[in-house]
Amino acid sequence: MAGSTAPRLKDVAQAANVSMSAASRILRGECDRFGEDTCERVLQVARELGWRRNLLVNGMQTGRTKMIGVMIPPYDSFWVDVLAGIHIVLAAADYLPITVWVGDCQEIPHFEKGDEQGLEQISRLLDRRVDGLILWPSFAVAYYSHFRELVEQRVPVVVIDHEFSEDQIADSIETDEQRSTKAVAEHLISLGHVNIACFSSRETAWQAWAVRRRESFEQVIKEHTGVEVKSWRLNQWGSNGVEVAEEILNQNPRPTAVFTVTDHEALFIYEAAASLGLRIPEDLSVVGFADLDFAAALQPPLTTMRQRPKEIGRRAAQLVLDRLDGEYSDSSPTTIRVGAELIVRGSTTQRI
Amino acid sequence: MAGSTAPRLKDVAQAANVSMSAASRILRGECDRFGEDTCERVLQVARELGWRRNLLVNGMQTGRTKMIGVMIPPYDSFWVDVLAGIHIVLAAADYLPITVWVGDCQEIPHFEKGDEQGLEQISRLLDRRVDGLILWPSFAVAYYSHFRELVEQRVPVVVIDHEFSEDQIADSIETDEQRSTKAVAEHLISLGHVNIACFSSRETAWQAWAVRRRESFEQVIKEHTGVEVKSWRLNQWGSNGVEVAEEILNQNPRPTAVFTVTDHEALFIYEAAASLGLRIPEDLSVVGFADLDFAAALQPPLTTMRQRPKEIGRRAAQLVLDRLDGEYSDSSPTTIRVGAELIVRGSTTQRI
DNA sequence: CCCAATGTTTCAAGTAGTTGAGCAGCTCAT
DNA sequence: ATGAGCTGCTCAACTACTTGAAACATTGGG
Repeated sequence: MAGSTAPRLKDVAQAANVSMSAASRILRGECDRFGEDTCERVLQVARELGWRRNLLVNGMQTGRTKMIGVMIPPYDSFWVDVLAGIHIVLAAADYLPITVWVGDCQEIPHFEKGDEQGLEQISRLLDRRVDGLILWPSFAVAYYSHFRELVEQRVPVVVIDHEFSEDQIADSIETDEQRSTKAVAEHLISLGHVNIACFSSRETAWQAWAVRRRESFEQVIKEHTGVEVKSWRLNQWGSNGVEVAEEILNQNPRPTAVFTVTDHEALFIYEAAASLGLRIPEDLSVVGFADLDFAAALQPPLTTMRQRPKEIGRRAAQLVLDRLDGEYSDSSPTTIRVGAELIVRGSTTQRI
Repeated sequence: MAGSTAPRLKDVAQAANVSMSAASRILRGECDRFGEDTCERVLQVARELGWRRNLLVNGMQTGRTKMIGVMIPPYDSFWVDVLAGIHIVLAAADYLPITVWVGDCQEIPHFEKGDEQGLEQISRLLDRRVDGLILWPSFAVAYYSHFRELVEQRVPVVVIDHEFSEDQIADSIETDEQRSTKAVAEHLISLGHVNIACFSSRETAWQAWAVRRRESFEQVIKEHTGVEVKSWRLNQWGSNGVEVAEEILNQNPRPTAVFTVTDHEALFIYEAAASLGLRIPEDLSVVGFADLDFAAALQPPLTTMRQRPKEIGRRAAQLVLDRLDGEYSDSSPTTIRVGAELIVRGSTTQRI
């Protein structure tokens, strides 16, 4: 038995005493065109030999590999959930997602380390002729020029969290930043806060969502008279979280509420507050964004906007599938905005 | 331009005025067999047309797709790190990992839901002719019988965290449970604890590691006179975490230390302790296992065994690659045991 | 001027399967 | 008797590319 390779259709056909075309047709389900005994025989033999369809060949012939490339690092629970949504929808359609990312996904700066590496990863996907791509902005921006090639070759591309401002050439899906930040702002204002800080992420070119989120928040706040916002952000490498948090909390007068553009930055605020002896929420209200897995377990539990990562993933996958089905193959790129929900927990309270 | 498909080798060959075989050879690097101008011309044309190698065809011809199937859910930071290790090693070897899992990876019972679904996922991988498989026990047990088929077809299989007790037919890689639990036990004993509880996971058929970890811990404790262990475990669905934790803490006499087989169970102990008004570590020492991402952020920070998930992933991937290279193609299956390190944090202290 | 040696390029047969067209052989109505 | 229509099956061309062997062209030596 040693070294036997996978059984081929030829083997099945020979063993069942039919032509390859007959075997092929029967195994693909065209049973009614053949005699009942022939069908039975072929199916039986195929089962015995352990034959299985070869999607490589199918892919070569039809130009459809039933594989979708996904460039998303499982960086935190948000992205893991996005991946879960993608997997569920694609699996149901007999498609296979292939996930790649650059470098070490746990260290943020790494996955922007070199567009070259990212391009290499994309190439590894395209070399295997994936039918479509789902990308996270980190990569999307750098490969903007390559999108044209993909679009021309009718490889659908869906980008998560990064609407192209210029001429949009790929579908995009993102959290509804306007409505979300409005909910955060109104929550804080209703609690009586008038001196609010906004703690943004690094806002690199890859983080268009962070810019949109901060700007949108500032915008909403400015529409309310008597309320002030001041914004901070991480440095380029995201390495000075606690320092920025301490700087925010050392302002005079100290803001009574902080909105952080993700739950990650909220952790820095918690740490800085603890080291400065400030109590949350008595001295300081904190609102995060994302509702990551650790948000509810913090002391106090973090008030945050719950995004819908699984839905984002599901809709991204569905969008790719629809484009492949030619559903609206010629309609121009769309942007889908997914809602979010304010989860009020113990980290926000009335300004005292 | 609309609808143009990916450029084929034929297109390149025609445009460069050479045969397909010439183009093929030049593009695969056999430049020296051809005239310098011809080489230049072919490479130039290929670049202009945007030609890229077609690994589908390569896979068909050589029987090697350079894809490795991975059946691991990104359930928590441990598994995400395992995946990261796998990705890094495989990417470096120009292999592509394809990750699949069953159902909704965030809800534990789900990914044991139906061996049928798991088999379907494996099939989706084998249909695409992956060169090897890396599996997590959850799936491995159910497909034990199918392993033979794979072994016979020389598809290397590496299993993580589940050594087959019977006749071992697949390579296996796991955390060194004996040495790890010994370190935990000695830590607690050195702190003077003599009444220790062990909080295990569900110990279903898929969780051989949990059984080994608990038994190993009990064993080490029993070698010390004057020290007692009693063990608990979650119910079949893992839904009664806090209840079990409260039961443990309501014992009379109450254990002064609890070892939980993963950090997840430690969360239940924290919650139960808070609701019973017990202070950690003054009233109760807690040791977890895994050093998941939230462990250090808990209040107090959790003492835990830091596993080396990235190394586990790396070695699993390397093992598959070595088997494919025929390194020790005929040597019998091995079991690799990876060490772990005790990280002492604030959740353990001297028994008072 | 012819043969050999070398350099450059092509032929053709694979890889594993799919699919439109077509061909036997049979029944049945005309 | 014969053509139509049917069932049951096969032929051959096609997918994109690789590769061992062979062919063509050029140059140098005898």
